[in-house]
Amino acid sequence: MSTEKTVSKETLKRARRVTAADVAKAAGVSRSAVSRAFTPGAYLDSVKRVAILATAKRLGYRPNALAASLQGNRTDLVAVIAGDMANHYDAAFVGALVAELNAHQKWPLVLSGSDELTEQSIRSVLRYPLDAVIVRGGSLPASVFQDCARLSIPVISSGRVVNAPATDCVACRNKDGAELAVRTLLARGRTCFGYIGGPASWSSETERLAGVRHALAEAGLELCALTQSDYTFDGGRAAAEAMFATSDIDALFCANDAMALGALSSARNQNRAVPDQLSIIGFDDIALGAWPDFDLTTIRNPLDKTIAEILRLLEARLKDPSKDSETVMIDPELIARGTH
Amino acid sequence: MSTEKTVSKETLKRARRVTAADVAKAAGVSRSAVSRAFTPGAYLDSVKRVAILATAKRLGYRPNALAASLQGNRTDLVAVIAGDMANHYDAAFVGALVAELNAHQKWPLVLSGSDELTEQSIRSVLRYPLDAVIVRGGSLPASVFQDCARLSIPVISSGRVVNAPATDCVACRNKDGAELAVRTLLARGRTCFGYIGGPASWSSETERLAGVRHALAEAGLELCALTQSDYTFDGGRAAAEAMFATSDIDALFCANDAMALGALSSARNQNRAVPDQLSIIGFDDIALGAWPDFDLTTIRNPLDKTIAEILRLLEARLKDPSKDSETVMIDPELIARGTH
DNA sequence: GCTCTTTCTGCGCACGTGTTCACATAGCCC
DNA sequence: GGGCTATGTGAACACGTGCGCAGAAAGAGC
Repeated sequence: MSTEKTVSKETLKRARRVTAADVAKAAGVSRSAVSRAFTPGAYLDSVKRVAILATAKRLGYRPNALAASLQGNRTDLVAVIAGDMANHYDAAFVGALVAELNAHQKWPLVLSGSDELTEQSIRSVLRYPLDAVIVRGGSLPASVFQDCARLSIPVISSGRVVNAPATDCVACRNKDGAELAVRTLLARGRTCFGYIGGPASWSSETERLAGVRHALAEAGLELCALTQSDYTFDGGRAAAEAMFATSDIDALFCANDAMALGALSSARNQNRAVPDQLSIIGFDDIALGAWPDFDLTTIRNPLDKTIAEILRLLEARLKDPSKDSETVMIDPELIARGTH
Repeated sequence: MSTEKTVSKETLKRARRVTAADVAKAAGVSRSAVSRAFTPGAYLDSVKRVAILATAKRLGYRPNALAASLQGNRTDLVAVIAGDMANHYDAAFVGALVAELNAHQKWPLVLSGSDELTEQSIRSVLRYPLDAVIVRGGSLPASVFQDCARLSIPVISSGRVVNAPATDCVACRNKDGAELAVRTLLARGRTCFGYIGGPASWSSETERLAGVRHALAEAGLELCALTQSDYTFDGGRAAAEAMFATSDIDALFCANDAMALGALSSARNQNRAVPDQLSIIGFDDIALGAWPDFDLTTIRNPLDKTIAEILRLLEARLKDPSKDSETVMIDPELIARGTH
């Protein structure tokens, strides 16, 4: 009984890693010397250092980053709470962010999946001593931010402004972007506006809708049609189809590109001429929209700038963990193509 | 009194994590008791356990997973070497894999970026005691697999069969898939075949090309046109354009969907009727291909099955680290839509 | 010769955790 | 009461690393 228990436990354990002590024994030096060999600038006879490094290479030794971090060093681990990776913009965002973090020698622990699952995952991942947590949009419960604060793990929120200690934010001026889209359509002479939004729980959604309403009100107009969908191509297509059936809009603004492409698909399917009869503008500027088959006019949510700011904020926060929280707003831009 | 002073000094100097010792002091118990409170099944007075857990929650304590792993426990960290996340299939793959790993309480350290950068990143990440490394396609140097073996970190290779110790593989029968595509087109009565492949360094590429050649040879045919491109929409579009200019093909097979969609775009642009005049078949089955605007016939590279196998292999390997290497081949399927 | 600086080296601590070990307390049966 | 089991408890250790400390060796200047 007890032997069985021991055996199963042993197989559960990892195979043992080569340690500095192993290298020291093999090279006939002290363990300290091995440690020094891997520490630039440490006092160590150059001949000895070369010999130790050679032995280390032969044995396949690498300093255990986790053990090193125990002493208070950085772990260089960063949790990335991804949004919905099925969404093209979020996928591109995470891909670019991961590449950029790698370039900065930071290692992203990526979390994805359904909302409840992700929240549970976050709790688990917080057991690791992370250098920071980067959150992408979404609607995370405030308790998560509290937990991070209590563990003194800095948070960088992207796509949503959060007021919490040691929490920096990068967000797009969603209201401005929506107004830009509406004004572009107004200048085109459009008068009957439709809007397909996303889930109302997202803060970006309320901002974009507010921008739409504000710009229209300035022109003495109101929305002709309003639907709430799910940020997907299919959702946008279905929403547009329903909208076309009930109201005769000549301008359609969608809260993201995927829905705009769905709407464009629906319009073509119903032989509504775009842009002659109907203008469509999306939001985000995903790569797909630039394909000649779509040539979608859109409001760019600048991905590169956002990620550059995230990394700047990350470096600044790591340099001075007690610095004041900072919020950076990113200006959207009109990308004029063929659908408006 | 003096302890308070020390604590505040330390928090000023560096944000320190709450430890089990802190909780023990606050709850008036030994550190061992705190540890036991978080260990299911350990002998501990139930009243005491509740009190300790309450104190822990109040202080925001979580056991440090890294310190725990130092004793030989699993880290639950898994490196994921992503391919090119700009590629829709790879992006979907990584997204689904991450979600599935999360559901299994494994935390993926994702690496992405250019090949050289990624290789350098791998070396850095190997300093962490990983439970496993999952590699997605690509052409990684053999030395990386050696390094993993020497660190006794199991490897799971997806999209490419690698012969190395403690390395399991999941791969698509690329040759079968290509033959399936060609035979489908032959059955359609096509005779002049074009093929747009990917980078020749990828093993999947040589397999797919071999399948194309083999199926054509069986029918007494040879390729009419052959180009090598870069797996992107733009690359496929340009390659198709050049191909259309030089040869009069009536069937086009592309090594992935993105290039097939580019080719479809080019065909439409040149008023080549698809599928009446020209058949196009892609490979992968990305979500995009199912959009009614494309309705692309393709060879599915089953993503769900592949990921399910990866997780099965991962669990099996962790259960028995010394088990024999295993290679699982996945059968591709024809997804017949409107372009063939 | 002596002192001072520079370079080099090994010992030992600290990091935060899970677990073992020895010991203590209580409850029970003869 | 004596012997036993079941349960509860704190001290001590091991994990692998970086670094501080003290001491040794080697020059350099007088």
